[in-house]
Order: sequence, then structure tokens, then C-alpha cells
Amino acid sequence: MTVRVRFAPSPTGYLHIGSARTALFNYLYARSTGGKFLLRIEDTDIARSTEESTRSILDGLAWLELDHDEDIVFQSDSADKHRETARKLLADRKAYRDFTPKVEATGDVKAGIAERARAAQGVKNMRDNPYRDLSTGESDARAAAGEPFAIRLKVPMEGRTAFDDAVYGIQERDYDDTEDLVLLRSDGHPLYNLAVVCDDIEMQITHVIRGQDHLTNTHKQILIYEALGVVPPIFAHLPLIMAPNKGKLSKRKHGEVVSMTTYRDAGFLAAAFRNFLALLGWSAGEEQEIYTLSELIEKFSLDGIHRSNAVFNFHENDPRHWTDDKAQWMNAEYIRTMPVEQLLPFVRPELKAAKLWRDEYEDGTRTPSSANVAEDGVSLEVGSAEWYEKTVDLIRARFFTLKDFSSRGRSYFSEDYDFDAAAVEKNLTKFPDLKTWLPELANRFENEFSEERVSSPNVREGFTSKPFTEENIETVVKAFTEEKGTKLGVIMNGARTLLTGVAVGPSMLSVFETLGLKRTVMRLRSQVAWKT
RNA sequence: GUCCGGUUCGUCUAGGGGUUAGGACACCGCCCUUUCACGGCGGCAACACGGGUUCAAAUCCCGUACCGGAUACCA
Repeated sequence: MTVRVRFAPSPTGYLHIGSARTALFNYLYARSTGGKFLLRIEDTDIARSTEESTRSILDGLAWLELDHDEDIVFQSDSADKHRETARKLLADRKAYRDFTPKVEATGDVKAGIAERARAAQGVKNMRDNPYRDLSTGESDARAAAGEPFAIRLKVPMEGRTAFDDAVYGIQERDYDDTEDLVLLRSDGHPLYNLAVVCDDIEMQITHVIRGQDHLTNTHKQILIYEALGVVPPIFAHLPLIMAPNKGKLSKRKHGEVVSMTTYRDAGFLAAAFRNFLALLGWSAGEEQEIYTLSELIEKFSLDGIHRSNAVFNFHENDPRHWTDDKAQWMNAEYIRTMPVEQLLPFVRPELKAAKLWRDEYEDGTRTPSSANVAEDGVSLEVGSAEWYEKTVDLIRARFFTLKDFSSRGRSYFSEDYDFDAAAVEKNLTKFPDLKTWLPELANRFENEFSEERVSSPNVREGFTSKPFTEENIETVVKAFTEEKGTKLGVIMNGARTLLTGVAVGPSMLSVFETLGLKRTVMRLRSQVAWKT
């Protein structure tokens, strides 16, 4: 039997981190078993469902690359079938018409339900509905007379529902604890449990993998399967993802941190986030943390799923820990260790969005004529595809998100970058001599190197033509430092701040080389930083 | 209230009768270094509690506590 699983979100908001994980687990299970991963939009709550939300959920799934099989099923399209099923159950006397007038919920719905349940405690049997055993004749007559009614499932008086959950094990529940659930509202609207069972049957779902909050629904749904004479699928309930206080994780309370789009927009790599999500409530029982998608598919199994809820750990008022540390670490880990050519396609849109992109960065668009790249490849023309790749590779080591390429890495791609006040203070203002030394160093570079066509009145006649490479730069900077009787760090750090605007980054020699002679010289002469 | 589920470092987790209870993140320290949020080394830090079973319990059983979920003519 081919495995068929489904992810069935209700479109009442964006793709929540918990739903995303449910989708991921379904996806992994389907792919690991050679089964099908189906998508069903449970849009039967007309008042709350929106198309925008459906789109947002699909966007989220697309971003995570959880591609589904077959056409998307919209639950609302099958309402007639659901009604028909309810009527069939009625005809089979597995369900009955309840003529009790509908009571509208007011105020806090959840609290009201709990209150009502408490009040009913011990007072009455959950199934002692006066209409439960109404004769067919009278029921038909009242219905024919136009009296409104809901259709309720007739839960047997004796016995219990039981199923073997793939995660939680044997689950049993006395019929006594289950109310005769409404299948069809008095306005003819089919309700969730009926709709889900009908659709799961229709879609030939073999495994229902969903949140643990559905555990009691499962008992109700099994009752419907039994009434219908259909063998229920296998159920696997997932532990829930909680807020740091172990409470419910919600948009109301926690905002954007729970939305998948937040991570996409914050410069997360889908692969990294997927990896993080996979480890929230599941483990392969080993010490590995970084898994490629194919490894996840290969290793995923229902027995690796935990029974206890997991905390999504973030700190609302701490910008550095605004989301789970491990998610951030994992993203950084992906950025700095994945093959650079795989990273490039993600950096490009980021630079484009920040208007830092140049077409020359694209592979294959280089113009050979403009290249004065040394034969050994050490000094690359700034702006070439090779330069771009090398630069991305250099600066990614200390980056956490794709956003960093356009923010903290801005100075590599544009002349228009900001100076960090603390860095200026620490590395420039503190050493006033640098104000003259650095432009002097620029002249020195210009005289010593010839990587680029620099036209300047300061170029000496008969200069030695050396490539602007780390090794050569080091010699020059060291000599310069000695002449000035200062420490290498003073020059290097001053140059770093002037050239990149910040106090941190890769080796300064590689920064010089990466920026190239022309830009290095220009920036060393710049006095802008001193004015801030 | 009732039903159901859960409980190993701050967080994610490994381990499921005998372990110095392992790893990762975070945090702290040292090293590397011209700087650094890279890297290297190290440190802090956990079996909820009480009973039982057993030669031996984090691990099995029972209870308690706490946390969570559910309880709807919502999904």
C-alpha cells in the first residue's frame, strides 16, 4: 500500500512555525516511504478563512521547498459530499436529528466551554440528548415541518474508542467521555470532524500526522469511521511547539517570530530552517545536527518523534536572541559551510534588493578584454564573477543571515557605506596621526602596485610593478608601520574602519586585496569617516 | 471539573536496569589574530518529587506535584 499523507491547514493566518513543522514531518514521511504528500486547505470556516492566508501558507511551503503531489484539495468544494454523508449516517440510524435550538457562544469561547463542561459534570450523561431516541416517524415529521435541527453522531452507550498512535502508543477513551458530536449544523454546514473524515477517506489517506492537540478529535473521528464502516488510517500525533514560558505559541502574543515569512524575510536559508524544524520534536538518535534534505528523508521515521512538547526559545526584548539561538546558529552554519556556489544564488537576490548587484557578478558575463587579472589568478579584477565569488566566500565566515551581505558586507559592494561610531572612535579618532598616515599609505600603495589602471599625479616614474596581493601588501604595510614607529594594529585597524566602516571582519590583508588597489587607495584618502 | 498526554543541563536532545549521564545551542574563560561575532581548547550546567520492584533505577511500576492538550452547531 502506498503511503498517502496530507498537510491540512486552515487558512486563518500565515504559516505558523508549528504548522510548518507538521508539514515538514508529513513531507519527510511521504518522501522517505515513497508515498504521496498531499495538501488540503480546510477552508470550511467561511468567516475566518481568507485567500490571502491560503496564499501565505502556500508561499511558506514553497519557501521551505515542501512540494506537494497531486492537486490541492479545498475542503469547501466537498461540502455537498459531507452533507450527503451526514444524511447517510442519519438514514442508517448512526446519527440523529437534534432539534435543540442552537445556543450562540458569547465572550471567551474556550472559557465558556470549560465552564459548561464543569457544570455538566456528574449532572448528566454526555449523551442523554432528548432527541437521541426520537422515533424516526416523529423526527421525519418535525423535519418535514421545517423545524431546524443539527445532525449528531449517535455515540454508543457502552464501550470505548481505541487506536494505536504511532507516536503516543495505545490510546483509549470511554464513550462516556465523548459527547454526541454534531456532524451537520442546523444551517446545513458540515463540521470539522465530519469533513476531515470524509476527505481523508476520499483522498485515501493512509497516515494522519498532525499536532497532539487533535488527540481527542481522533477518538471522535474514529467513531465516524466506525459508523461509516471504514477502516481508519494510522495516526501519528506530534508534540506541540511551545513558547519560552511553556505556554501556547501564538501570533496574538508572540507576533512575527512564529511566522515562516519572518524567517524568509530575515535572510534565513530554507534549508537551514528546515533542518532546525526537523530537530524540534524529532531526532535520529545520534549526535549529528546538520542534515541535508536527503539525509533527513533517509533517516526520518515515526519512532524518532518525541512525546514531549518542545520550547521554541526566543527572547522578545533581546535583539540578539530575537528567535531561537539554535535556528540562528544553524543558519550561520549553513551560510559559512555550504559550498559557496550553492550560496551564491541566495546572495544575488539579497544584493539586488539592496541595489548592490552588478551584472558582472553573474557567471559568464565577464568581458575578457577588461581583465587585467594576473595569470596566476591571485589578483582578480574587482567586479568580475570570480571576484564576486571570492568575496562572498571571504566575508560569509562571520555572517548569520543573507541580510548581512547587504548590511555588514555593504562596503564590499558599494562606496556608499556607513561608519560605525564605536569603530571610528576605537580605531581612528583615538589615533589622530592616522588622518595623515592613511592617505600617505594610499600614495605608497599607488606607487608600489599596478594592479589597476590608476591615474594619479602621485605615481612615480619607474615604479615597480607588483600585483596588489596579500603577500606584497604585507611587506609594504610593515615597512610603512616601521617608518612611522607605530604598531601594525594601529594601521590595520584604522584602515579596516576606514575601508569597511566597521571594527570586525576578515584578515585585513585579504580585505585590501579584495577591495583592490583602486578602491583601497580611494578610501584611504577619504576624510569622511573623520567627520562623523 | 473531567479525560488524555508529558517531565534528562537555560533551550534542543542522546541514553531506556550497572554510563565519570553524552552531544548541540546559548553563556563564560583561554588560545589564534592587526580586529572580530570565524576557528581551536576548556568550563558552568540536568535525570521533578515520594514510594515500590531489583544485588543494582535516570531507565520498570504506583502515587504526588507541576506543565500542556482537549472538552464548540470553531478548525
